[in-house]
Amino acid sequence: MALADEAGLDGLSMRRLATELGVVPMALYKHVANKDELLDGIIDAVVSEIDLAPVDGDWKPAIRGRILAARQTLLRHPWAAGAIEARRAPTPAVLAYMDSIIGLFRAGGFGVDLVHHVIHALGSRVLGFSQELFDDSPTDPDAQEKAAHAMAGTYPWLAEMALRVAHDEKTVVGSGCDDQFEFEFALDLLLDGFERLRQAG
Amino acid sequence: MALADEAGLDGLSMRRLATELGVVPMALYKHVANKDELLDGIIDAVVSEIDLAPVDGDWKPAIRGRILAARQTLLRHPWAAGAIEARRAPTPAVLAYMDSIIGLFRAGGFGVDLVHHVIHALGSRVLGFSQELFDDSPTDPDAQEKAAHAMAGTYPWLAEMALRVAHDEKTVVGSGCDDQFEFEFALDLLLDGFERLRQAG
DNA sequence: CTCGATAGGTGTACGGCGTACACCTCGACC
DNA sequence: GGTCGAGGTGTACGCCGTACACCTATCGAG
Repeated sequence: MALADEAGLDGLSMRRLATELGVVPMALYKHVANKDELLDGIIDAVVSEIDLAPVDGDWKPAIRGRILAARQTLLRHPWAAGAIEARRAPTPAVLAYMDSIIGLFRAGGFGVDLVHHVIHALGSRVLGFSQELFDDSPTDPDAQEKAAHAMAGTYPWLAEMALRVAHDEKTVVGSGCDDQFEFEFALDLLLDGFERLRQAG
Repeated sequence: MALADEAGLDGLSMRRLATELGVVPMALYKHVANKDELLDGIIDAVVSEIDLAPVDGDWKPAIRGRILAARQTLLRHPWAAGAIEARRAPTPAVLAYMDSIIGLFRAGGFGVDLVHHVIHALGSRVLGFSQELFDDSPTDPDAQEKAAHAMAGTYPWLAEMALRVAHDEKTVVGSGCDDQFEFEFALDLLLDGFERLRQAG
């Protein structure tokens, strides 16, 4: 039912999805009340793919692993992050996922209040995506370098950073603006902070 | 020009904005190429409101202050955060803001690479909004408590947390799910982490 | 074997959107 | 006075989500 999402990316829908299924648009409404419900459905389908198998051991690697697993799942469906952001009410699968994360924190000795703040601090990162302000799209480093030089006058610091990134990408592959690295960097920074708060009580 | 945004919230646009201005829709296209450009315009107008006056002293309070100032500005225009999220290319005012933040970090003794990672770690928080997964809309605590009890079976940990929040809201006002508190909590956690990394070199 | 209910597909239509294209109006300037 | 360009107008196209009425195939009860 909600598995035909892979073929068509989001942004195109309902009528489009209908023809994709060789059916008239209105036929879809025999299965879902409206488009939002359909989106909820496919979001749930994706989120349910995340492995929630119980783990034991330290809370930190457990949570780190689960969040990175969520990230892997969401990266397989690039449209999913955007779709989840847009929703205002969480779907059951998302609730189940959140519950499992909270459970891991609680089992790790975190108090209820601390978990609450910690979840807020993670924000959407808990689901494995971090909502970059602008996508550092994979343009070639040379073009990036040109652009950086161009804005060196107006935005000196930004240009300095952009130049460094472009340079890194040219010399050693993957050391530049590696989304996965940045994600883990931020995640570990937060987890370490949480650990200190936990110890402080 | 781009100041008529206050009256009409986003989600309603172009034709709607045109009638709001007592003009035919197509007239707008004499001033902007398309809707995206118009959105860029009003985003820039809002972001430009953020105070970028130079500050001196420690990097941490300086950056903290600037980010919280950005938050205040964006909170005045609730639609702005969503609009910025949706954009993929940064507008000039956003670039200028980012440049100022990066400048503060650099002046505070952060290396180029570290600043790069740190900016990623802040993500959209650098602009003062944190993209909650679902909006804990201001429903009254009693209803929230009922809902929490209802899902205690399916999502025990989530329910536990929800109950605590509902309880806090009933006893001491504002101590429950205070967005501003949560934002500063996460921000300080990150800033403290940055400080440790800076000292470690 | 008929009959009625029901699940699911169909066709038409409405109101809204962004915007391409051709046209008109009016003031400024030579 | 004639030209020109900035800015407003009107019509039209193709998209979207979906309300409503209709049709058809299936299946269990009588």
